[in-house]
Amino acid sequence: MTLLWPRELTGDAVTVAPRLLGGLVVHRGVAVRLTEVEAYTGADDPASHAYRGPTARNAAMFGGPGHIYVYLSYGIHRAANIVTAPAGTAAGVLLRAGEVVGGGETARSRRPGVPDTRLASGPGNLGRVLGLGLELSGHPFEVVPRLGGRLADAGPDDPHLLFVPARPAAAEISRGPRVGVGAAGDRPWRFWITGDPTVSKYRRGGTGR
DNA sequence: CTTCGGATTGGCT
DNA sequence: GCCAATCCGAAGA
Repeated sequence: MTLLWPRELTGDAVTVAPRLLGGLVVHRGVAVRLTEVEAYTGADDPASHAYRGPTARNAAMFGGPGHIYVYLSYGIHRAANIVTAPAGTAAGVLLRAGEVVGGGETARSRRPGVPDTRLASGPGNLGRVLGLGLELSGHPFEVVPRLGGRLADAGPDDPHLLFVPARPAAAEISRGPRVGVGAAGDRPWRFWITGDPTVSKYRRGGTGR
């Protein structure tokens, strides 16, 4: 069963970001429960890839809510956003960290020697564990109410992109400045599950303030 | 065309 | 705390 992209996960990225926490992202045989996310908007956000308008690279950010935007970070890592803005406008939520809750064997094979709590800690690591590729950018998430047997059926090569929404308790959510961004780095648009061991280590950006 | 540096990470001082 | 890895968009000559 597939649902429409939820209304409460559509619109302003700063509002939507904390609501994504606890949700499951599933791809290529691995399921990750989101524990840390970061909001990016468009023309008003100097740190956003969409700041200067649409380009070939960021086109997916303008593709409408429930789509994925994957980009190459530092020439090495693949990082993913969930797009929240209506088609034609840009806003997205960067998936910064999560807990591997399914497909552990596959996840560990993609990051050998890494402790379980660190498997998807950081946007690049999360992308690696899920086996994300740039060709995925612009594709829609399939929303399913429960994971059910979907993961068991899926092998490490299953290209389906699934999202299972959750209902995080507001009391368990912390908020702070974004990680590693220069411009507008002080905007408190990073959200994480308080005390969760899979949350990435904070690093200050270069030219913030 | 050339140069600069980033929504990162892991390793080393 | 510092730095290299490695690609590409943006900006400058």
